[in-house]
Amino acid sequence: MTIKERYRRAMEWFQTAIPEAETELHYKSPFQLLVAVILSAQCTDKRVNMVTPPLFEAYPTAEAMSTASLDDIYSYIKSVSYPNNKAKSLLGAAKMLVEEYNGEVPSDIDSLMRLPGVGRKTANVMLSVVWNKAAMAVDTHVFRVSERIGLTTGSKTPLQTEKELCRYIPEELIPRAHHWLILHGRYVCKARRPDCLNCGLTQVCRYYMQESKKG
DNA sequence: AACTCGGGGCA
DNA sequence: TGCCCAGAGTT
Repeated sequence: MTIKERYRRAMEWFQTAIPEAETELHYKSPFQLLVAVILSAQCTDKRVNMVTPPLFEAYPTAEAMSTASLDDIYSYIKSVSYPNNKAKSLLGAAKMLVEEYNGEVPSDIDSLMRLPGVGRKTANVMLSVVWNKAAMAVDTHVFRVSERIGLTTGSKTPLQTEKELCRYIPEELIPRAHHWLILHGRYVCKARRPDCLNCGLTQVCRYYMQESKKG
């Protein structure tokens, strides 16, 4: 099966199979999404969802957060923060937003990646979710699913995966494909014990083929 | 590009 | 208990 055929089948699935589920789309502002995504790194969504309501009540905007003290921010996110780093990232990002971007979240990748706590993945999430741009944020879900169903072939780094996916997926479908890959990876094509019975892509899936052989 | 970081989830 | 995780930051 050619790579284009694999993509064609995946695209068909993308159109029909978005599951009903909580997504990053449930955010009140770009700033609050940014904070949530920064906190999400190395941490489960559940725990992030525990701390964000009180955090956003205290600091609903970049401006509000930028004037807070490190300790105050830290007190809100203790349970999802490693010693010292995330409160610093949040405060630093809030300050940079206020000082350099008029309190708004910028919409280009270079500006986003200058923010503390924001790497390539987080920056691409913002571009994709907030501005619907043709950005592919490669996290482990996207990486794993793409490898299994053959959209990538042995990509070694997230950046290589990102480039390969963007090469074959039509620009206007990239935000949807991104959304789909993440949800599919989270709820169906899980790292351990994936729900292959609920997946429409078993015909193109290397993982499924392997498991089938095992019996 | 490879390494570090470090609490949580899971076997 | 020990292994792996998921990203950002560092070298």
